[in-house]
Amino acid sequence: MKRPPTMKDIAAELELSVSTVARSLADSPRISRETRARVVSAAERLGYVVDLAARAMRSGTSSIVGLIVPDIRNDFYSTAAKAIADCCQERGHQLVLAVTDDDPKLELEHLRNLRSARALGFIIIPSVTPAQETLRLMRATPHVQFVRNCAKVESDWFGIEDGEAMRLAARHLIDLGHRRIAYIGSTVAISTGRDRLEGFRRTLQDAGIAIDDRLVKAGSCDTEFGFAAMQAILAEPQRPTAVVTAGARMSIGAYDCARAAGVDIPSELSFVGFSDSPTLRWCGNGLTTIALPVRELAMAATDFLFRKTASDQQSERPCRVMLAPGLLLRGSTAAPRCALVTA
Amino acid sequence: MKRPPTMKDIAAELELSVSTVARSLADSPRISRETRARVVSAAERLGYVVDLAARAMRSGTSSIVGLIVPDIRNDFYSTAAKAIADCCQERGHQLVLAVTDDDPKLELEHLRNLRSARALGFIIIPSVTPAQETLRLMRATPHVQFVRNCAKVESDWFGIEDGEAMRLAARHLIDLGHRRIAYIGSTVAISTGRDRLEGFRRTLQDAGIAIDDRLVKAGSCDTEFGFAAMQAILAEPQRPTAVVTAGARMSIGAYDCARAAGVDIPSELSFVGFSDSPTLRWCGNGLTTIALPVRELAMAATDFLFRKTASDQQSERPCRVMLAPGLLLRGSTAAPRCALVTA
DNA sequence: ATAGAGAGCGCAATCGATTGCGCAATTCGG
DNA sequence: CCGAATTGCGCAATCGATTGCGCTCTCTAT
Repeated sequence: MKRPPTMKDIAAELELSVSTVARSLADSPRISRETRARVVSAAERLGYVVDLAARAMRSGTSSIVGLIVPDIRNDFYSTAAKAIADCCQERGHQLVLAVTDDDPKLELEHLRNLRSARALGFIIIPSVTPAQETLRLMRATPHVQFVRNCAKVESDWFGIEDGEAMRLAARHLIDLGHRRIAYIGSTVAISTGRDRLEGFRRTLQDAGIAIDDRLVKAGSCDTEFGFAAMQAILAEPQRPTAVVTAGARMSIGAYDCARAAGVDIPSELSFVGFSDSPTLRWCGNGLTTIALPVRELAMAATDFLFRKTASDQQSERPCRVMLAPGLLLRGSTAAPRCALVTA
Repeated sequence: MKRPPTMKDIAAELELSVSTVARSLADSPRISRETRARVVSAAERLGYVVDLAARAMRSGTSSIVGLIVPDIRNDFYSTAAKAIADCCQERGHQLVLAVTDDDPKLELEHLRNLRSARALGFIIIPSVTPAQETLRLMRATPHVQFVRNCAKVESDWFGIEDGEAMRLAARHLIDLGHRRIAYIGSTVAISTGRDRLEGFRRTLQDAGIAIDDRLVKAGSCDTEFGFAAMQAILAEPQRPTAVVTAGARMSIGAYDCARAAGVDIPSELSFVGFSDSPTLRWCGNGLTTIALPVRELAMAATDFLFRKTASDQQSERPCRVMLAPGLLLRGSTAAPRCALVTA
């Protein structure tokens, strides 16, 4: 409750001016060793800490970094958050967590807040349909787009090779002998949704497999959609022998649905999940899934943001970093019971 | 890059004084409707937002709320974080996320940072062994202890009825006919660890079941410990027929170990997990687990913190809120193969 | 008609850290 | 021994929002 001591208090204690205290603490040259030592020791003794608000006011920008995510309970984002938090901690920045639930209104509000706080910059997983003002605010503040890319703002983007992820999944199933493969992914309104579906399509085409559009479901990226999509797929007269999912939450929903419907995995249906988390290892016989280099990507993005805000020079063209996903082979995929291997 | 407009800019635009602008925006009485309207519209037009740093400086405290957690990837904590973030968003506070990894040094550093930021208050899951200065800083700032309770600081505490959680788990197993029940929990150095073990012990005693101390493992609360503890338990000459776990991470580790060792759950071993997450539903035949009212608890804690910081009156005695856990019955528990039901 | 009430708004100080400028003391070169 | 260079430190302004105080001007009541 009693306010923390300020430089003024230190100055009074040592009968020095505030400027001298400031310069001592800032390790400025024009201060004698002796004075500096006295100041430092007094600061420690009194329990002095800089007032970040005051510093932010002077410098015009705070040391706050924003993280704008749609869902912190998602293992993918919480892993990223951890990595980003680590980076911020190392460099003495505060990490402000903003959860949007993919709601453009909340997203905008959080962006306004960060602007109010004079945030140094932010890392954002853009919502599906950002508001106009959101775009304006993004352009006005240093930031990095994470995973998803909103093309309406030309900015640096750290993502996953989404097409490659789906190629891995589809290729794996094709190699096992599957020919009738369903796809459950997020809306093509998001960059990741587009790229993933594209990767899936191309892989099947390259393998000379026709795509049954009734088995391709792209919608919102939540658990409910995954569940509904799987339900629709299972209701098809001619069921697929395999499913790839292209989103963590919908992957869980789809898996839930299949299990609840009593579908045996993998004998009746091979299932490729998306993103990994510790518990997925023991879903049934283990979930074959796409593993993403989340931590590496998040750290790269954060480092980049710091470097960008540190150098006042505007970067020439937007940076674009894509990391490669991997495929974790576990027990949810197998050869189809009646393999239609024609080759 | 161009600085956001300030009250001064608005004042200049309308040829008013800064004070009038401030009062208009603050909805102060002594301002005519007309002036207020002009100011508000100009503010909107220019895209004005308060400078939180400046406001914090004047008021002596920022609108920042800290959240200090050991692990944001843990579903329990990320669920809490979501609830807390929602509360903060509603009231226009910024949520600063600080992850400690249960490291007292990091914990202290984060606490110092929050002090630097003149945080309004914070919600903390205290680490196992907080540093002396951590305790001092806690006493100096409004805060709420969440789930874990560090008795060295007398403060408000929002927790789970830990003893009751273990009673539910143990009672369930006993009712199924188990008599040889192992326990894997966190160190008794933490309040939760203590209370949980206590609840377990008492329930077995009340049922007249002797406790084999070789089957009681209490250690660090990470996945690795859970794994090791299960390994030790499985190595016992006389294996237990059931295990209860008392911590989310160690629960996963223990489950991993059992599955990896080829133990059939539940026929060879009944397993009660701790804390729930969407994917746990499909671990094997589903994981019977203790479900915690995380969101409710987190919201209650946050609300309380806000009420506390709003009223300048010091609360008389520390508040202590405990919510009751539940038991989610799924497929990982069953009657033991050779039930030694004596009754 | 005029004092008193109140409404509407401006002046200036404040919060704490930072920094350009300037003053004084010391040291150096010649 | 003197001007110049260097070192060590203080003054004062600045960042933007907030607020107590006080100055006008209008309106009302006596």
